[in-house]
Amino acid sequence: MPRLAGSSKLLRAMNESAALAHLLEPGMLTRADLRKLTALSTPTISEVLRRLTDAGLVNVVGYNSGRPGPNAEIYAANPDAAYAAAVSVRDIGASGAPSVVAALCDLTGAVRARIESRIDFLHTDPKTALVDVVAELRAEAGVPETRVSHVQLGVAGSYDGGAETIRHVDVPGFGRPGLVPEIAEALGTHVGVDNDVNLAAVAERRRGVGRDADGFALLWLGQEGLGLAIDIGGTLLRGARGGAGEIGYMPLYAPDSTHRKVDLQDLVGGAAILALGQDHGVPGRTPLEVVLAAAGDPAAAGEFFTHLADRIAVGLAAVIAVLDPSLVVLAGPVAQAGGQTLLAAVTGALRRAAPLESTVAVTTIDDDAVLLGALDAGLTAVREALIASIRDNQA
Amino acid sequence: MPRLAGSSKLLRAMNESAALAHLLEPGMLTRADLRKLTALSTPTISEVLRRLTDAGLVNVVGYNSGRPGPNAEIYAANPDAAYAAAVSVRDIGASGAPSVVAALCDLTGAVRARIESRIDFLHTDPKTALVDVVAELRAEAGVPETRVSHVQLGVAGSYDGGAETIRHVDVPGFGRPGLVPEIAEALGTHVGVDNDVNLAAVAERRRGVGRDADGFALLWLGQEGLGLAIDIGGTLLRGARGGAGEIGYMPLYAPDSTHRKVDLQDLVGGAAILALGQDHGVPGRTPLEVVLAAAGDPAAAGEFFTHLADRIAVGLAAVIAVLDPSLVVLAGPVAQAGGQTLLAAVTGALRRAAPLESTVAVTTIDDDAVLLGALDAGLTAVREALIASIRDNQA
DNA sequence: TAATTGTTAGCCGATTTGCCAATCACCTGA
DNA sequence: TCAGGTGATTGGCAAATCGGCTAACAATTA
Repeated sequence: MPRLAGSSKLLRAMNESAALAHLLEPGMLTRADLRKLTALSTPTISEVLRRLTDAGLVNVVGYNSGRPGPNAEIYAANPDAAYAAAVSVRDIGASGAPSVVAALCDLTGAVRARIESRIDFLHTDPKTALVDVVAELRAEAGVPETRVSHVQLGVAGSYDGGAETIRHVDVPGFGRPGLVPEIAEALGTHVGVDNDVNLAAVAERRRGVGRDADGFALLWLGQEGLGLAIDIGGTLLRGARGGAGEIGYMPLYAPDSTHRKVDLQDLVGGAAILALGQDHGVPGRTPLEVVLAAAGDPAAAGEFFTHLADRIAVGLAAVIAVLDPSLVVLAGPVAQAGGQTLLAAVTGALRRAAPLESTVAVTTIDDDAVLLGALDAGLTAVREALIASIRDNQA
Repeated sequence: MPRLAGSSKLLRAMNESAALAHLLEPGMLTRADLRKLTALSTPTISEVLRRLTDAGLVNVVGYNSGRPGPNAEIYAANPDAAYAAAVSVRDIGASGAPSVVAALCDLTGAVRARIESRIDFLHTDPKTALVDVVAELRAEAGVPETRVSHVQLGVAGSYDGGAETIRHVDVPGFGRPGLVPEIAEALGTHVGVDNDVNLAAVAERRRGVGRDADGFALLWLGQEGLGLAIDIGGTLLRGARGGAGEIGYMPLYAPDSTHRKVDLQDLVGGAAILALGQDHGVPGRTPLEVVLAAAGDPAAAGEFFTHLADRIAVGLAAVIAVLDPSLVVLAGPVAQAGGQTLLAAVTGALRRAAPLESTVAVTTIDDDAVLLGALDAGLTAVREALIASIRDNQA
C-alpha cells in the first residue's frame, strides 16, 4: 500500500525502478517486452533505457533477428554493475570440513569466485578473517573494491537484527555484541547476517522445491543440531529476536511428572541419531554415517527409519499445527542422506500423527545450500539497493 | 516494493490516495498538516481536497482559530461515505448465549447499530439469516443499502480463502462449499470470512495490548476449544488452507506407545478444565464457572492454577519455539476469568519450560473481542477499497 | 504590523499521441 | 534462383497534455 506522494520526479524514479527491476529478474528484454511489462509508451521506454545505460546499469547484449523489421536491441542488466559476497561460517568440527566457505557472484548471480578454508576462530579475530576472505574473493574474481556492495554472512545461530547481535552461536568470537557493525565498517559494505537454516530456505525458495510454494517450512537435520526455517510467500519469519525456528529447544510434554526435561534436540539431534543407530544395529561413528549406512540397506534398517521418522514427526506435527504450511521440506546432511527412504517414512509417520495434511519433500539442492542461499540473499539485497538508489538519486 | 509504472494520472491517484489514507486514520487535519505529511505543495493539496470533497469522501468539520491569519479549515473523512458490517456466528451452546452478534459501523469506526439474536442454524439457512441480519442492521442505523460495502464474518473454524470454504466449523450449514460466494452475491457486498480467534487478534492489535507490538501470538482459551492467532507486524498468518493456529489438534509426544494419542485439546480444552477442577475440588458446572470460582479464591486454588498453567505452557512452549513472538496474549473467556492469577501462573510455568523469553499478557478487551475484531477487519477492508477505488477511477 | 491561509498565474518536468524513416522477413513473379 | 514489392516492426522526433511546483498576491486575524 504505497501511500507515497510526490511530483513528476517521483514518477520518473518509479518508472526507472520498475524497468530495472524487470531487467534484474534474469530477463533479456527488448524495448517491446518492457513496453508490455510496464505499460509505458515507446518514447518513455527509450528515455528510461538511455538513462540506465548511461548509468552503467544496463547493457545491450544482443540483437533480435528472425522477425520483420529492424533487429530489436536486447537489453539486460550489466553483470558487473555490482557484486554480492557470501560467507558461510561453521564451527570447526571433528571432521576435516572447512569452517569457512565463501563465494562471490555478479549481478546476474553467476559465481565468480569461491573459497574454502579452515580457519580456527579460537586464534583468529572474526573481523580480520572476514576482511581477508572478502579481499581474497575480490582478488580471485578481479573485482574492484567499490563494486562489492553487500556481504552476506551465514552462521549457525540466530541473528537479532534489532540488537545487531548473533545469539546462540557456537563459533568463538561471533557472539560479541557490536561485532556486526564493526565488520560492516571494516568491509565498507552493507553486511547481512542470518541463520544458516534460514539461508538454506532462501536457496530452496529460489532454486529448490520451494520455488512454486506460496510458503513452506524447512526442517534442517544437521550433524549435530536441528533447526527450522519458515518461509511465508518468500519472506522469512524471523521472530522477535531472530529466535523463530529454534525448535531444538522445544520442550516435550511428559505426561508423568517423572519428567526430566526432554526437548526435541534430545529426540532427533546428532547424539540421538547415534544412539538410535546403535539400538538398531546400524553401524557408523557419526550421525551422518549412521543414516548413510541405513539408507544403503533399507531392508535391514526399516525399523530404524520408522523410529527416526516418528520422532521427526513429533516436531513436525507441532510445526504444522501452528503454521499449516503447504509444503514441508526436509533438508540438511541427515535428510539428504536419508533421501527418499526417510521421506517415505516421515510422510507415513505424519499421516498418523498430524491433523492437517502437508506435502513433504526432500531438498533438491546438492551443493552447499547455506552458501547458495547466502548468495541469493546477498544478491536480492544488492538488487533492492540498486533499485532504491535510483529512486533516491533522482528524487 | 512498488514496481509500479505509469503516467501523471498515476501520480494524481497516488497523491489523492495518500491524502485520503492520512485522513482515514482518525485525524482531523488542516491543509498545513497534510502538507507536512505528504510533502506536497499548497496548490496540490488544495486540488486534492477539492476532488475528495467533490467525491463526498471528505468534509470540512471545523475551523482552526487562535492563530494569526484566516481560520484554517479542518478536514476529516466523511463518516457516512461507507459502512462496514460485522457478524459473529457461534454454535448455540447449552448456555443461553446468543449465536449471532452483529454490528455496523461507519467509516470512522463508530458503531451505529448492534444486534444480538439466537438463530438456530439447524432450521435456518445461513444465507437468508445473514441477509436478514444485515438488513436489520441497516434499518436500525438508517443506512442505505448501497453504502454498506463490506460484511465481515467471524466463525469458529478455519477459512480457506483459496477455496472460499469454511472448514472445521461446528455451526450447521456453514461448511458447505460455495456458501461464501453465494452470501456475497445475495448481500451485494464484499464478504470477508475469518476465524474468530484471528479476529480477536485483530481487535487486540487495534485496541488491545498488541497495539505497539511488532508481532504477537494470541492464545484463545474458549469454553470448549482453544485456538491460536499469529500476528506478524499487523498481518495475520493464516497458513496454506487457513489452518494455521489450529493447535487444539497438536499431538503431544508420548515417550512410550502405551499412551493413547493425546493432543493439546485433551490437555486444556473445556473438558480438561472441568476435570482438573474436580481433581482440585474447585466447584463449577462449566469450564468458565470453574475458572471463575478458582479466581475468586486464589489461596485455595493455587494448585489448580499451577497445573493449568503447566498445561498451557506445554502448548505455548511449542509456539514460542517455532515463532519467537515478542508478546504472547492470553484471551478468550477462560483467560479473562483467570485474569492476573492465571497470568502469573503461566508466566512462571513458561519460565520453567520455554527456552526463549516472551512477555505474556492478558487481553485488555472487555467487550466481545471477536465482534470488535470483525468490525476492525471490515473497516480496514472498506478503507482499502476506497483508496483503491480512487486509484482506479482516475487511472 | 506580522503571521498565516488559500488562490491564481506561469513554468517545468514527464508522459503520451501521432507521424515518419529505416530495416528486415517473406512472398511473388520473372 | 534472384530481384523487387509488401507488410510488419523498430526506434526517433515534435507537438500536445497533464500534473505539480514556485512565486506572487489578496484576505484575514492576533
